[in-house]
Formats: sequence, C-alpha cells, structure tokens
Amino acid sequence: MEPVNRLLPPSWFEGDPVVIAKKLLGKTLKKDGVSGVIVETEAYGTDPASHAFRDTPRAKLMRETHGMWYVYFTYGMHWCANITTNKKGAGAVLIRAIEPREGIALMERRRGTHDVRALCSGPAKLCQAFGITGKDNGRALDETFGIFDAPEIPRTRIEPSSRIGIKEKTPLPWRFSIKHNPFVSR
DNA sequence: TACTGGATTCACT
DNA sequence: GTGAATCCAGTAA
Repeated sequence: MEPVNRLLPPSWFEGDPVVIAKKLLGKTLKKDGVSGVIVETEAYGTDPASHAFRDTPRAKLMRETHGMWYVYFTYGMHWCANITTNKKGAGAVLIRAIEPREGIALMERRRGTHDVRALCSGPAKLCQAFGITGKDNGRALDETFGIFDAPEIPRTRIEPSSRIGIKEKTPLPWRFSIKHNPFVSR
C-alpha cells in the first residue's frame, strides 16, 4: 500500500498512457494551494487524434519525456493540461475533469462562477480554475504543481472518446471517468 | 506567406 | 442543437 499524499515521481508516469490514465483517477492534483481529485482522464498515444501522430516540434515533449506537463492552447482561447507518459513511444494523458477540494474560492474567482460543478468539469475549465497556462508547458511535476497519491480506489467506467477518434475509427484515445461522479465533463 | 482547423466553452435559440 | 469566440501549430504553396 502506497503512502497517502505522496507526490507521484516521474517514474510513476513511465508506461502505457492508457494504463496511466486509468490509474490517475482518484489521485489529487495540487497547484499553489488549489487542489482537487481527478475524476476524468483521456489517453493519447500515436493515434490520429493525438498531437504525437505527426513528428512535429509541439509533440517533442510527448515523444521524449514522461512525468512532465504538456500544456497546449486550443480554439483560440483555451488551455489543456496533459502529463507526458511514455518513455519508449509517444504518449500523454489529458486531465479532463476534477472534483474541487481546496482553494474553491480562488477557483470561483478565476472561473467567474459560484457553481462548484462548473469549476473543473472540462479540460479548459480546470486549467482556468488552477491557473494553468502555457508557462507551465515543459515543467516537471513537483510539490507546487504535481499529482499526489490518494487513499480511495474509485470505480471507473471506460469508453472510447473524441469525435476524431470515432470518426477515424481508431481504438484510441480512451476516456476514463469515475462512475456516477457529478464533476465529470459533458 | 497564407490559409485551415482544432484534445473547448458558452450564449443563444 | 447550433454557432461564435479567437490564436496558434501545422501544412501547402
């Protein structure tokens, strides 16, 4: 049994992104006094839906690191936070939703809402609530911005996701979420 | 250099 | 359910 509230080391993120994505559920994300429990993740490898599908500069982190933050900008206004995973092949896990725990007042200010369920129920929402931006891209996970162990082992459901993934009929990416949790996206 | 479309969210109908 | 917001990485020329 692993000790509770331990900062997960980079080696913890070395492996198959699908496996890591599932194991991340129930773990705690902490950043500068704000924290919450991860309730939804998505795994990306080298499938067509993944940035690493092509060998581009942006995907360098996914191809060459594990246990680091990969933060990218999308739709002209949103940030999305991933953790790189796979040492041998490209991989990353997108954090899609979080159940807020600490620093809720700060999250509410950043998000401009008092609806707790709307604070982190989406990849771009949680980045706004946690103050995650492009400045965090390429950072190593540490005590101030990292993933911590949690005692509970959540029940999960597994489903194929992403419009691209479905359209291209690829098995990836895979989305994982804690069953019946009200803080998941959609 | 000039498009094109996106791992999203929100307001509006 | 639909469309706008809005910037950047990637691609084509």
